Amino acid sequence: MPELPEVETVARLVRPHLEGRLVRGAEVSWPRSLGGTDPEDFESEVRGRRIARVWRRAKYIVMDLERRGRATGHLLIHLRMTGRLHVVDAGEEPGPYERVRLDLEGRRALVFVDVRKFGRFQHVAELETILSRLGPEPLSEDFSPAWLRAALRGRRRVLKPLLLDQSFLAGLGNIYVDEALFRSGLHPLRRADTLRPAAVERLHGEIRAVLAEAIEREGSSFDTFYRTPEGQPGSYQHQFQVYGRQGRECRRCGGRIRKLVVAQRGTHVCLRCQRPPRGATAVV
DNA sequence: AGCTACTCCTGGTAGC
DNA sequence: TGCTACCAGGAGTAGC
Repeated sequence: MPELPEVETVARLVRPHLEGRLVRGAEVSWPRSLGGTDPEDFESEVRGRRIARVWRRAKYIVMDLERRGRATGHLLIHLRMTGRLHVVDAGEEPGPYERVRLDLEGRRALVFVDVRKFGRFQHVAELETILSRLGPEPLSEDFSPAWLRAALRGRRRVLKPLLLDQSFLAGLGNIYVDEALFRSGLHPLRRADTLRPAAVERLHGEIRAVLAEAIEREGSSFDTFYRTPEGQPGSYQHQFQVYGRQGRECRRCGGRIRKLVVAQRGTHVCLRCQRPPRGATAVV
């Protein structure tokens, strides 16, 4: 599912096709994708605007809009489970799952495709309301070992749901949390305030490493959903140590990868490499 | 504070 | 083969 590395890949690949382009109009085939804005209002907010800059914050793709060189709001796109962005020729017929289309100058179009309709393609006047709720970017300097040590101190929460909480740390999802915890040798049910400094250091490093490696491979594509805007799959799924590998051998110790449920999420662990805390149960 | 449950959705698949 | 039931899950929200 699109997490930070996939969203980063999408932003990088659509950027050169979008920055500097004028939006001529919009077609909305699934209004709820707009996140509550009336389609007519949406169109009047984007028509005649230029896409000045395309960037990423957490799992959001942000497009800054301008009119006559002055800032006039933003597109805020969240792919959730199955959202995709494509830049296509204006003449291309909409597929069955197309939800929003922006007509661009130069007979091009930006298309938002989303099978399960969880994604959002919103116009917002102000980014702060939404982005200020997010924790630090894991690949930025704000996310330092010292920050993580302080953030975990006194936290009684269980590690996995804490790392999935976007207001704690922004950008991780189910896959990369499982991978980072495995690489850190930490069980997902460990309580945050039980980690020794060395374990915090390791967790910090592995979160960064797994994200950086996944970006390098243009994200993970293990089903038909996530594709780059060029239609190519990413290749990080081949590097998975635990995610989706239940029943198979741990690449590190040869033990069997188990699947548990933690915080209502499928959770993949090697119980030899990730010692369960006392009282941990729920092995499926 | 921090947990669970529920909601939004639909394609794929397990089970019969 | 053809049907149904269930599963995947990011994030917001409600309720305890």
